Amino acid sequence: MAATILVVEDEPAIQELISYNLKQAGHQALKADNAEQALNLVQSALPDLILLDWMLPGISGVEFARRLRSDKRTKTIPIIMLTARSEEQDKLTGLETGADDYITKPFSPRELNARVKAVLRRRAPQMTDDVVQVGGLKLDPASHRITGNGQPVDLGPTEFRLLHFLMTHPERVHSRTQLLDQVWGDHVFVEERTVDVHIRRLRKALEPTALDALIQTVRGTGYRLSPN
Amino acid sequence: MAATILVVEDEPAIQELISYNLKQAGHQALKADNAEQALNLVQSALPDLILLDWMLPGISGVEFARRLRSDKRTKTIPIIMLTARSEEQDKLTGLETGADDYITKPFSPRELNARVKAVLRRRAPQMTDDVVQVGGLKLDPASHRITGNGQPVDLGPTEFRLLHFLMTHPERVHSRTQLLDQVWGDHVFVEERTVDVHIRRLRKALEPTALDALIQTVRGTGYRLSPN
DNA sequence: CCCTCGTGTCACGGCACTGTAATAATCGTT
DNA sequence: AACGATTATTACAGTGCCGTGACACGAGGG
Repeated sequence: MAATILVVEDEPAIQELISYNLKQAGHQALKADNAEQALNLVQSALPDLILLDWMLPGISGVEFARRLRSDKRTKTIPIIMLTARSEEQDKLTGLETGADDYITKPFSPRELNARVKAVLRRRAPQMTDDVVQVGGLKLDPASHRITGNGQPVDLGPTEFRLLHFLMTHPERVHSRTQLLDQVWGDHVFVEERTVDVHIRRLRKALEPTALDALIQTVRGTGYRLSPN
Repeated sequence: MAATILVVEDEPAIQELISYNLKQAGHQALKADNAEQALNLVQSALPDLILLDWMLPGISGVEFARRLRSDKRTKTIPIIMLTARSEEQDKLTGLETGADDYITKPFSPRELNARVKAVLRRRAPQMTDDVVQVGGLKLDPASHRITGNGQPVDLGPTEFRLLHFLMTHPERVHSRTQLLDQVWGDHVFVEERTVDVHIRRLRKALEPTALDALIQTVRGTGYRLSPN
């Protein structure tokens, strides 16, 4: 868990309710009353997920979602739409604009949490605290522990996040740029070559368990984690 | 267990039944016939949990819940709603106001106790009076006593709560923010680094028993309690 | 009134971590 | 085999995080 979630909702009571529940679930909640305010927030820091009311004063939720989807920087952010029951027929339209899921009001905190978790699991598995296991490697985000073939492995913060991301997206080549975006964050200015160094450090830390072979170099493209 | 529970219910028979059962289960029961009376009680002493009838004369249960949620001092108190079967369709609305759980009348004492226990455990496991034991450490909330490998350990109030929380959530990294929310309360404004100092004091107090090793630092993330 | 205890904040210092550059090694291509 | 391009590896200096001791403040109690 522990994702940053932006709540865009004009009704204060519901907004408060939602952020309260998110906080209880261990997330950090950003709040916005309307689309303009939300856009500003998104400028400065990208949230991991956006809860978006369908009906908003000024720019509507749909329109806001469309804009997010058209901007390269924000197009991959998962969106959950909030809609009133009476607008149920608009569900399809909502999903068409690229929402990942929708919730109809009134909803229970349990449902909210379940859907948030589900979407995060699908779109940003490295944000959840599910235990990940690949090959002989096991990583537990909650306890922040890693074992390779049963032996404990210890990593610095960056290597930890890097490995976590790779393990949640295995069998897939990631360019250095992608890794920088996903592991370092999108507002960071860092040389691409730096990724090499951290890959190196990660491999070195895994050497004692012979699991460094999981991290493969794809020349001209990037890196991949694979049990083969 | 041994929580202080406020029962807000206008029907005397049901109120009596509930408080009797709560007392049987070892809790202390406060009684209120209506929301106004309940608000007064809450002013003087915060209960650990509130059982709230949906239908109340005067201020309704929903409205009362909303007020509790809007006040900083009371927003974290768990609420269980009581509703008649016929009001079942309002469940969602009930949960929307931030209730933690829901019981439909008529209910069995067993169900009541189970839900109360579940909510208390979910919301604040460190609120219960169960003796906690991790590694060679034993903490007894009821007698407010701690022993490390048999030897008594004494702590200040804050260190006690901190240790209690850590022991009830072991094998898990907690950020300074999470610890502040959980141990200090989310209405307090305190520097994050203050957590370090209390961790230090806690470690120092545990040193004589060599159990200070249980409290581990996870650089860049927070602290963890673990028997390893 | 003073003393003690508990608490929160600060400042200093050490050290782990990070990013970069320089150099060595490797790969693919001709 | 040789060359350019790409990646591996190492070293190093700067940075930021954390541990630690000191201190001020306030609440209670003697």
